[in-house]
Amino acid sequence: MKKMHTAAHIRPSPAHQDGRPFSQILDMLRGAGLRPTRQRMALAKLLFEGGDKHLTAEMLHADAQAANVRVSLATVYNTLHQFHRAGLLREIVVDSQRSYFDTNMADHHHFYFDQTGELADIPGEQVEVAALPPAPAGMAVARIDVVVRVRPLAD
Amino acid sequence: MKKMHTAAHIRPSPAHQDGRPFSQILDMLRGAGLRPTRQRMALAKLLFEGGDKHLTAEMLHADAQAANVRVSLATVYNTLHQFHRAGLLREIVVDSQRSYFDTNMADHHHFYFDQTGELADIPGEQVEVAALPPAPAGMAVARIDVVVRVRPLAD
DNA sequence: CCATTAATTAAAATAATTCTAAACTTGACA
DNA sequence: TGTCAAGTTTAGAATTATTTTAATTAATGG
Repeated sequence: MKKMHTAAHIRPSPAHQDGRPFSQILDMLRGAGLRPTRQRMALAKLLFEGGDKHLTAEMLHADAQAANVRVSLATVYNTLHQFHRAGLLREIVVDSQRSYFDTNMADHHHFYFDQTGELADIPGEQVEVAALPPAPAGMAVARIDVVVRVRPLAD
Repeated sequence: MKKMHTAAHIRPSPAHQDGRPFSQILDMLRGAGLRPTRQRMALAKLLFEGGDKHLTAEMLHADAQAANVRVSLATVYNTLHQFHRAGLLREIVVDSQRSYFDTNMADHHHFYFDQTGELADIPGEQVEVAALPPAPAGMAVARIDVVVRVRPLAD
């Protein structure tokens, strides 16, 4: 029987970025019960060092190539899903045909720029969803997603 | 005998379903500037006669087959997109990999059942989004989507 | 170091959707 | 009514994002 780790939410903080560059990412992976392999370490660093990001698998793969990290696209997909399951990433659905992963796990919502396909965070406290109906019988609310679709002003 | 309606958003109402079954769908297509072809008429009837529906292209194609309407999947896709562009349908993105079209154009939001992939309407007045931040500079809010993801209660 | 088990990968497979180009309808009008 | 141009439909090929397969490689515990 395999030990099930639940999400530990160890996440690197910018404050330590140059102090011990590896240990935080390492702890994060260990906390999630994932072996700290070369590719997972590298992808985690690309994802979590630096500010919040909204990335697709293809985008992360491109980032990896650009950083001279040789990792297959299949591994990028695997890793994104594992991190998601471990509670380190949130998946955002705004575009059928493309999955975005958000490194910002705080309570927040999104602006979506239809023409460019880009996403921008809206801090949780800037949106208030008042007056929700009760969840259907036997169901629990897992999450509420608010997507504000914007486009350039017509002139 | 010609009925020249100019209103763009003529939609059949259940009250007339058996009275003049064709004329409303016909007016709707004419109003949208689409030729009332056999396949568009049939698909429009499947979509708009009867209550509000949430359908994927595959689902509508299956409905058509079941109703003995011979129409290709490509035409179902074309038609759904044309109806969407004409403002007769709304597209809902809740599942990357699958596009839903909603025949309910009234202001409303959705429950999404993760396990089954089903959608349920939440009437507009039952959700209130208070306190939105201003749209980014040069942008206008096109739409606000609220998706309440629910799953069976854990026990 | 060894064995076990997990992770990585290239390549093939899948699924949803879009494109292509040919064949057909439709609407207008002579 | 017959003709024609423009709009539609379609089968099938192409595309895109993602998943699976099966074989190889790497990590961990002892």
